[in-house]
Amino acid sequence: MRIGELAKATGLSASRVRFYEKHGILPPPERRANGYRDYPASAIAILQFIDQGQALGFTLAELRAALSTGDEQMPARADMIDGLRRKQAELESHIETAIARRAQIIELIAELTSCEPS
Amino acid sequence: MRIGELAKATGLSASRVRFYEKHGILPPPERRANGYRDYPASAIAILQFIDQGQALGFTLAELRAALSTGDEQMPARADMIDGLRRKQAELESHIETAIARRAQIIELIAELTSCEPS
DNA sequence: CTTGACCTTAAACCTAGGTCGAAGGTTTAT
DNA sequence: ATAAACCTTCGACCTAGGTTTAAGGTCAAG
Repeated sequence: MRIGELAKATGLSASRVRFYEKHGILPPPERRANGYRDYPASAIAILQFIDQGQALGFTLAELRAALSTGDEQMPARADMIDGLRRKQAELESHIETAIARRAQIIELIAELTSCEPS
Repeated sequence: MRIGELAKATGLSASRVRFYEKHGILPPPERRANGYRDYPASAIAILQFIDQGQALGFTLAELRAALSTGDEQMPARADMIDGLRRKQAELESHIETAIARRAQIIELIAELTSCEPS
């Protein structure tokens, strides 16, 4: 599978795929005689994992760590669970902060709309 | 008031204050004979407004717009309210997304901790 | 009179997560 | 045979919101 096909299969851009490889997140694939990258089908799953991880708020550094500590193909379970718990805690506080901000904004709107309507 | 005093009074760094001025968010102050910036006391309130705005999730571009449309000193009320409503809507969807992510993470943790505990 | 704390500027650097372009090689279709 | 659509690398660029550094001017105290 060439990089363009992989890109289409995952919905990522080819440059993103190269970027992940350059930064040690996606393992470098075999090369064809002409120098083209030749991906195994499993690359799709890895990229989907990365993309989902990003959507869940993991940084690329975290994803690299998760993917590199795996014995074979899958990231080590214990490390994943640790990472997930940390992320959960982060999200909890993030949500709280956002809710507090919303309350502040609502309050500000109320102040501005109620008093001294010039 | 020199920039260092203003920085101390607001808790911001002097470089941040210069940065805001350079980017058209904080109006440039008078200069003393020696070239030092000389701030009026009102600069404190403006910087606090900016800092709070940042904490509420406004970008500097939004804050610049809000501060520049003001007739005299205070940002125009209508623009502020519009901005606040947009921010509120953004925050609502942001909070929803974060909550959905948390649910996904919790589910993932459950999957990983329950099945095939190698 | 000199030391140290303060101020000035412009430009370079930083993180994160990429995108874009140049310059060139390859493959496929017509 | 030639054009379109791939692929390669490398380095520059982008956003956002700043910090750091270099090179220098100023001010108050001892």
